[in-house]
Amino acid sequence: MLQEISDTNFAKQYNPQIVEAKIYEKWLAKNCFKAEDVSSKPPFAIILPPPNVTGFLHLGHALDHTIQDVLVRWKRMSGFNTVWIPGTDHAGISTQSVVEKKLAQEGILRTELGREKFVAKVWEWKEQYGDRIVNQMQRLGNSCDWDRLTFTLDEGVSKAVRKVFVSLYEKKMIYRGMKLVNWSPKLETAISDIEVEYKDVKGKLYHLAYPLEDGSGELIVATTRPETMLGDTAVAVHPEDLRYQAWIGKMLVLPITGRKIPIIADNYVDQTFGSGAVKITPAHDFNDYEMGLRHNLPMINILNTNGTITAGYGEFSGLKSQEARKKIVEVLEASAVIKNIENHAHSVGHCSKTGVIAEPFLSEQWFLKMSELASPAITQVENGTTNFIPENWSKTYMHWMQNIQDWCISRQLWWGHRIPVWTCKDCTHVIVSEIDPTHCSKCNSKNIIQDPDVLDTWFSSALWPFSTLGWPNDTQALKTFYPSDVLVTGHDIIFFWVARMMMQGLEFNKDVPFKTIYIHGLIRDSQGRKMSKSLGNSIDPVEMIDQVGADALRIALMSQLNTGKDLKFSDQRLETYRNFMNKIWNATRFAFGSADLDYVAKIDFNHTTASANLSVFDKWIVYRLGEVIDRVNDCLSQYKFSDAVHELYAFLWHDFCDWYLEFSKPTLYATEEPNLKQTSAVAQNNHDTITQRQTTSLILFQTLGRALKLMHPFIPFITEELFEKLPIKDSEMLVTSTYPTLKNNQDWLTMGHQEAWQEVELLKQVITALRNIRGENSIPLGLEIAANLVPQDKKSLAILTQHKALLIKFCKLGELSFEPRPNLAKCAVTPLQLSGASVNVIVPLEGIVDIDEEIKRIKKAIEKVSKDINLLSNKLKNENFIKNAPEDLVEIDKNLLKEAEIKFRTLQDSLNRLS
RNA sequence: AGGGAGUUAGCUCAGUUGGUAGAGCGCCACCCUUACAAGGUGGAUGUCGCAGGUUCGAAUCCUGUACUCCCUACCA
Repeated sequence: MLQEISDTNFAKQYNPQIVEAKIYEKWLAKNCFKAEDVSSKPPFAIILPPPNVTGFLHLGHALDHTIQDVLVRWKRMSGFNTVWIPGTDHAGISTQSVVEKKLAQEGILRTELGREKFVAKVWEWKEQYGDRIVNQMQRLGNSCDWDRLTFTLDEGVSKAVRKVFVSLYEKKMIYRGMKLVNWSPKLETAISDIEVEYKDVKGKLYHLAYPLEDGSGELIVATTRPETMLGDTAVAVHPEDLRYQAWIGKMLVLPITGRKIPIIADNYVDQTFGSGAVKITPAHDFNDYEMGLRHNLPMINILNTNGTITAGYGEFSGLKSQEARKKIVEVLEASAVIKNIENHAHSVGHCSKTGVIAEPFLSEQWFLKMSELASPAITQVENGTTNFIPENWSKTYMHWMQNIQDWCISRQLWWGHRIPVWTCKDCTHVIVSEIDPTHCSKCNSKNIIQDPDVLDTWFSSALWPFSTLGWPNDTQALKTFYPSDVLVTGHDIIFFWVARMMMQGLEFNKDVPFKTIYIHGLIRDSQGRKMSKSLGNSIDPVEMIDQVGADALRIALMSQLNTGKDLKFSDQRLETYRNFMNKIWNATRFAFGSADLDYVAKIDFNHTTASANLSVFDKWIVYRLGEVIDRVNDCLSQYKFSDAVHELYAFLWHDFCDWYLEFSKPTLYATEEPNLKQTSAVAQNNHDTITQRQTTSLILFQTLGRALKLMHPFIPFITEELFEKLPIKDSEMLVTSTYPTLKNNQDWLTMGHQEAWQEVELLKQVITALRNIRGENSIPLGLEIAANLVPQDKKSLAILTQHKALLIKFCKLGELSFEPRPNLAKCAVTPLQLSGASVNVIVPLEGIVDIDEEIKRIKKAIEKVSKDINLLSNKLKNENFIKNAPEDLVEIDKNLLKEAEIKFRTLQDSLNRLS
């Protein structure tokens, strides 16, 4: 009985909206993502790079998370005790600046609120928005073990942070020092290099004249930041610059301040730039700072923490640097110190959180010595304990590790891990402790105060691979899941995060934190630009999920992911895979509508049908599925995600839907019309028809079930939904069922045969040839044509004869014969050659169509085959080719030539008859 | 400036150890054929950036070169 398929569960179009939420609930309810700390299964662990707790998911996260989820789901189904640990980051500077801005809008200043109240406000903010990003991750389908959700300010993680800090401090690897750092005058904190954004700015180049102390002349220096002259402590020239040989060592008088500064010589100076003399401000420029250290120059800080000029500079004091610049230029112009002003474009670092110009600022900070930590981390990558995929990124990693600088770990923020250092007000004793001290350990005074700074966010991130597993406690989770298997992240944070995790993992757990580092590209827009809020080209993945569903988004992303290169996102691709979801949906819908469900429901998912009862199409699709199972597992184990997607797409759409379902239709529809003429060739009597229908129904669902399993890691929602509906399966839930492999499908796959593949291939080609003749000659589908198929070998004849009814139906034939005909005039001819088999496809055109189109078609075919003949015969004439090429290749080419020549003659004959 | 990567169909990209160039989208034509028009069938499209070299044979290996992009640094 043909089933009614207007069931609302099987709408004509797949609607992810009603499916996805329901399925995710079910996964959670059944604890499908839960990992065991103790298990007999081998472990597989991935730690999620924690996104900003109050942030939004962006498309980059969607890519990053989908890769992890694909791996996790694949491994979970492959029998591993799989854990994917989710977490969120407090994102110190980011979150603090957002909340600060928000409060400012309400007229509340952070500084007025005070530390304690402000931090409380941030916690409120976190409580309000903390769930949002988790919800977004769930919309995407992330199969994380949510019971293990960790926040970087959780008690356990905080304990880990303290322990690490104290330990490194005691090893004298953490020290306090006065250095030049990037500074945000708005946030009044040191910021990391990653938080500095360089932008091209149209500025001016000011040429200033500094007079010599002895009055014998003046030296012109060029600067883009004239206000920094207040802090100049030297002017430098190149030691080999002939113009200035006599000047080196002399003293200049700094205008305005009247301070005396020396002329020094340094190789850093570019003789060709400006006047070849450069003013040196060690406290406000990184190069000048280095030079200052080299020449032992005084470092004069002229800025307050908020970026204004310090006291003692008269009318300039208290001005912001831009205002100070204006004022100083006025003064210098009036006194003719400025000789010239020209336009000058240069790039200027800005604070990425607030947009203000970042100032190099001399301040006292905490630093972590890196060289000792770096060396084992270098070794472990060199010897392959941890390897990068793609391998190339190890170069980037090495380059940074080998040139590593000490890390400024302190931030003048309130939101974050407070530095566990206290100073005794009475005896200046410094206490560094894991637990908050109540009194000075030296003088017992209770008058102790904690360092006001917090740690750089990346400090806690660096501990993530083990702090999430309970370290410093000696937990079972740590034993089972450390080191984790794969770290998945973008190449933009190899330095800031990956390298630091490597170092801390090795330092505190004596083992690498992960065995494989999979680096993916960054997502760009369709024009190749970075996605950013300011460009307005960033895409909210949740918006896309609303439109096309999470599955379509996930598989679209994965289809584009191959080499670790950056990828351009296009919504065309999204549509392609939205359609693909619909195709899968409808293929299943067809199966339900056409197969013998009552029969299928009684049979086992792994039941193997005897070969005699299988149609060649059944054998063929099983054979193809075997190939796909093998390739997809292979692709996944090599992180070739796009290859896996293309393999699955081609199988499901082209093999399964385009051919297998179409081939199966006559059989599946057979009981509906038992007297249908076509079925008589397939089955001799009604009994056989029913048996064949049952068998095909079974293979249909067995194949579909396995295909759903194979696709599940990429498109978890729709596959779970459809799997749930299947009349047969080997597991209640797809997510926790077994991923197909050649091994676990060994018996079932014996139903497939290579010969079946060849047979079906022949039929496909004959059908395609007939369709081509029809199409190219514009023969309408309503017009039945006569076809004469002339096989050149017995095997082909047998195959074609057996499938006569099917060929008639597929190609809308009025008549089909297999005997060669004497009169071939006015016929369309297509000679087919494929591995041993050979068939001439002939369609009489007399009285049906104008033969001009056919002449065109044949000429085109002749042209093509002539090219082949030329190429092959030239190749085979070449003695060196015969001599050097492998024998089998020469043999293949000889056969190809033979076939091409036969083809050519047949086509030429037919052309002669036509014209 | 140093390091890395790319250049293949109109677009986005595949192309494993050298052996007659592939996919998806788009395009053209014809079809509402009882799973799907988010569909079906057929078709067109490439001097593989350029120039050399190695080889019987190069998109693939080597050298040079042009252009693009990314990272780090710098831009007085």
